[in-house]
Amino acid sequence: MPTMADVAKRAGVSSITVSRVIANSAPVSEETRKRVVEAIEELGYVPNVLARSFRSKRTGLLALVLSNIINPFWTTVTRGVEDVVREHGFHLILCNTDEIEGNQEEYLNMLLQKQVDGIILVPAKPSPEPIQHIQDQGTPVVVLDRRRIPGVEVDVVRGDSDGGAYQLVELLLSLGHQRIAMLNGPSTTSTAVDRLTGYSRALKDARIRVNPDLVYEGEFSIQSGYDMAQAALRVEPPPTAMVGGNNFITLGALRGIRDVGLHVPEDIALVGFDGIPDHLMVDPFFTSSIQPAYEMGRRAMQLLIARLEGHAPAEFQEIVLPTRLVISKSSGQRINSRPDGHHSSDGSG
Amino acid sequence: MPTMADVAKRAGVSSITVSRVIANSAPVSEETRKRVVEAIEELGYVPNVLARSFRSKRTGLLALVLSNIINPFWTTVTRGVEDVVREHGFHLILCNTDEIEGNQEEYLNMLLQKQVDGIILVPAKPSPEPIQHIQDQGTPVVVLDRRRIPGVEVDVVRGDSDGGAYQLVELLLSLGHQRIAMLNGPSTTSTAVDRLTGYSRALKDARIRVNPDLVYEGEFSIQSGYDMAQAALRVEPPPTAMVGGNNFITLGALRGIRDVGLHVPEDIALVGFDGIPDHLMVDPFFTSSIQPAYEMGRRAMQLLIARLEGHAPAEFQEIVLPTRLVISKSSGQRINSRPDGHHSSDGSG
DNA sequence: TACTATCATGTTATCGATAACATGATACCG
DNA sequence: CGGTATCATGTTATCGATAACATGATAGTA
Repeated sequence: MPTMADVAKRAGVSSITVSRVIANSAPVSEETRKRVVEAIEELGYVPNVLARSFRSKRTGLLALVLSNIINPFWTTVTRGVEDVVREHGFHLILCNTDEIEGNQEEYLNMLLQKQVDGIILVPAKPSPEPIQHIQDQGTPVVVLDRRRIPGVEVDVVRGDSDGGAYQLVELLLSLGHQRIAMLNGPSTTSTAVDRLTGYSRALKDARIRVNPDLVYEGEFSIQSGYDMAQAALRVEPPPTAMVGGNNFITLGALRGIRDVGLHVPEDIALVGFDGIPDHLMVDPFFTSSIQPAYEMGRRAMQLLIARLEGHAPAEFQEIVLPTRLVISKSSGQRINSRPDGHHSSDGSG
Repeated sequence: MPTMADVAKRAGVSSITVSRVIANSAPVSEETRKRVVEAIEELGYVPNVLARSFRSKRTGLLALVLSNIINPFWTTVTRGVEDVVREHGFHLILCNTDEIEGNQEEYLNMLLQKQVDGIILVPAKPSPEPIQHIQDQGTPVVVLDRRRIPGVEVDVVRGDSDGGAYQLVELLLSLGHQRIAMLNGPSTTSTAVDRLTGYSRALKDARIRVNPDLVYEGEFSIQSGYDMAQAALRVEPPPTAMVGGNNFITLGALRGIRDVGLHVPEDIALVGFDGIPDHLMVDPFFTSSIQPAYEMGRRAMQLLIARLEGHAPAEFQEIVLPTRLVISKSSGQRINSRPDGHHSSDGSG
């Protein structure tokens, strides 16, 4: 394996000149550049990235720390992140925390040790420490899918959970539902908090009191959705509609409902967030508020790279992308609990 | 940031002794070890991984090069890979080639430059060059999901595509189908070749001639599945059943069939490979031959790590994991094209 | 007892690039 | 025309660890 010194000797220049040609880090005369390039090609020289990283303290590695790639929402986000990473010649390290703080900490430590150039973090919990820990090392972070924590200066890219929830509940109200259960994720995630806020706001705007018996807090998992749905059905009188706090909760809720012999949407309406990507569905079924997953991934990574290359705005950004209401079967038709009719909302897709 | 030299000074030993304590690369007395560990903790010393990698030529990075993470089959494989990576304290770099040779080459070059410790490769094409290129650098490779190419010595982990296809066709035959179309992926992938082999073998065993008009070759994509299905339906007389070469082809075929006004399974039976993971499905629908995706990922990464740590068997392995036949709606009931009855196969799940 | 194996530790060189600083030459400017 | 800015290039030190080799001490063995 030839080294830079070999190239330098062959081109009749010093190593640093070769370095400058390769990294384009200082002006080099056209004549010299040509000789160096030739020498590189003749020798088949390949730079030693490790040596370079070691000396320059830049690794060309970026990391995406998220909950679980198995969820197609995150899969799509990942692909968006990856495409931008690639466009800029970086590499991506992928980490699944399963939303467990210990895993997250372990991963972050490993990533910082590896001296990754930047991190996109979907925080497991809303504590400032992990973010500050990263920033203390001088590593740029972008928080994805979670609201900014007060007192933490950081870039954020997220979907409009509040607005999305509002739209979903508004739709259910327009279909005549009044007893609407909320099967939510952990209140330690801002997404769950925002979705509850949107839910409550929509009810209040319709002058309906939020019934605490119909608000559940669980995990963002199929099992949890299943359990919460069945618990909600035991309330007297039971809800006529449910909102799942994410796609897995909604999927679990559907099973929970079916397992007690009820049907969606005939017996109960069910809506949620992010659903299952169209291309994976046999038939469109879920009425959902869809976050632009691919775009979220792209935007987050674009922001991160802009930050670490120094051409991002000085102030930290909070980019909130709108959700898209997609109406399908699971929300069902208008029911008769309210005599006067509203128009049903119009959703694309 | 304290360095090893700082720790050494504080513990009253030499740097190399500190290195030995950390890497456990040579015996150190209990007494010395304790002093070193204390010094490390007092100083909050964190090893510089870049310096270590640079000197030792080991990066702790492994790579997974696959076609497209968006496909839930690959998502699940990835999670299996990732879990093993993590258990061993390595990191994973993820690369999507979209099955384009140029992308693959670009990625492999970057990975080799980065001096990853090992690569799991789902080859875009069955050419020996990329694999040999990797091996020439002394980097271990495991080929995933593709058969070994003659003349290339490499570890392989794959599913039993041939057997899976045989089972699917056998099932269709037992349901009375005789005109069975095969909507396959590119014949440059061994998975497609093996699936065609299994398909042909099952037909031959039933003394049915393979009709070339019913065998299609396309891409492993939804669009391609759509197109092939519609082409197959234009054949006179049309097939009564179709086999999709992978999950995306099958999904596309379903749409292609529906868009000409036909129904699955009433008008035509449809089976395929890998389907959509249960947890993403509203209702079980596809009859599929399911490869153990998570397990394939795990096994491949276990083999890779065993190889690079030197405790893998000397001979290159070819691990072939069985598929699981899952019978659901899309294959339909017995039809009447054959008077004599066989029993329908029994499938789990 | 002499000799080899293993242990515990140290010294020195080195991996291959880039940072920091230096130098001479040319161009620009008031 | 002297002085500063920019260009083009070089010299040297250094990043922080580990490889390679060396050394003395102890233990086991023929």
